[in-house]
Amino acid sequence: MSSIPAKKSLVSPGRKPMISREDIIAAALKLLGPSRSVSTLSLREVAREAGIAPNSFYRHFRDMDELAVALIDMAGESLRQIIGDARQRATLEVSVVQSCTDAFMEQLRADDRLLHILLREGTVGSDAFKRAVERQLSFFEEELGQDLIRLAALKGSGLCQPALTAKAITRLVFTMGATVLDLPRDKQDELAAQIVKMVRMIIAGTQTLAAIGAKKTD
Amino acid sequence: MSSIPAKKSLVSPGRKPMISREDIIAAALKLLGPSRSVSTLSLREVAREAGIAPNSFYRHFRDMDELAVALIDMAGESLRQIIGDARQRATLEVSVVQSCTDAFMEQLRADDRLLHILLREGTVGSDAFKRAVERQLSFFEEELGQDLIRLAALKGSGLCQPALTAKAITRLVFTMGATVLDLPRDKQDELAAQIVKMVRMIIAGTQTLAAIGAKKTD
DNA sequence: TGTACATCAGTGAACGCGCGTTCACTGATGTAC
DNA sequence: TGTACATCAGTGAACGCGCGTTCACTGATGTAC
Repeated sequence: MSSIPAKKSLVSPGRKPMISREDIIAAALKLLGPSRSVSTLSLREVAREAGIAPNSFYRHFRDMDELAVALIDMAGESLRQIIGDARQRATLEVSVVQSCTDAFMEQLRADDRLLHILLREGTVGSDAFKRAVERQLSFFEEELGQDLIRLAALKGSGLCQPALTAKAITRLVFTMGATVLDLPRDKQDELAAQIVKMVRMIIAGTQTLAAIGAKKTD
Repeated sequence: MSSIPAKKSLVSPGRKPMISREDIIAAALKLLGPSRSVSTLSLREVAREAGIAPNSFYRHFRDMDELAVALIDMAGESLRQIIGDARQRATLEVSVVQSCTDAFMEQLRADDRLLHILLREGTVGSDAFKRAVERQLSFFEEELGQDLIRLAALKGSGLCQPALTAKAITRLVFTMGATVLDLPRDKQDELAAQIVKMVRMIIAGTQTLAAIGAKKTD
């Protein structure tokens, strides 16, 4: 788990064994929670949690922004992995969308700290910060768009502007997800159910609009 | 405009004339912008902008949280007013939804600082902070839900779960609106158009699902 | 195998800064007699 | 109308704090000869 090599653990007292970027990232993650967002973390706080002197932080990251972007990228990759797995598990009975939404909700309930980052930090922080979140979100939209196209081809249902539909679904799910985090456990399920319904609504909408569009061009 | 009574302006030098809550709110608004959110403002900063000593702030607000909540409430009321006006202007030709969306977009483009607050601060800040934003959003959902019901009755179109539909539209428009703020002028129109289409998609979806539901209960 | 040396991740101390908050104050305003 | 007094929004100075960042350092590790 820890990346501290055991063979090097004999160091002079008062001196920490070598610490890696990953250890600092782990420390930052430990500090995050429902009431702490990445943008409120201080360098000293993270260093303290990691068990290093504040200035040692600079050996691994230029500044907190760089750490934050690293966290955001990790969070995006992690969630894409999870959603990707869910996509694979989708069958003809269980739609891709349903499967992915379920996976997302499950992760949400698991209180995954990486997920918190993606959900919360989209609108605050430095420009680099916002851009990193936007980038991850656009990856999701891209992949979801492909799913929708495949899905429509498979079912023979229409599809109006897959990219736009994917964007609407992604953004809506992420905002709603963010509000779930603040809710007490017992209300989370309720909101999760709402999110699923909202996604269905959007998909029904894109199909209907596609049908109308097709009729008009007849 | 200013609430400083002119008749009382003769005060001893080095002493500010009486200042009101509104003056402090105005100072806070002045400091906000695309890269400054309410939650990053400091008490001293606001006091400086208002031209008072830091400790004078306490004569008007318990702390920054109280100011923030006041700002959020103002922002919500202001936008509801604007949307309410748009609702009145809606005709049979221009739908309520179109009219309201247009009004929202116009306000967005006008770079209204109160609107910034509502769009940005939903996911960060103290609990009181988040609760205040949630409350304002729920007001919108409520009113929009009523609109949707009236609209459906008027047009005879179906409507599946008006409250849920209103929530989806509100949340989606607000998140998308938040991303608009960071965009350069020339890309804002594009995104604004996307938002309108997304709303149409949701409305089409709720109508379709209502139709399906009605068919099933036949 | 031993020695000299470069590298580099760690260190403690210190810096100046802006912050929220407190204190005892002051003096203009409004009220009671 | 004048005087005494309470009120209260303003004040400057000071506090202790955590912050980001810098500095010159140290000593373990790996490499060259």
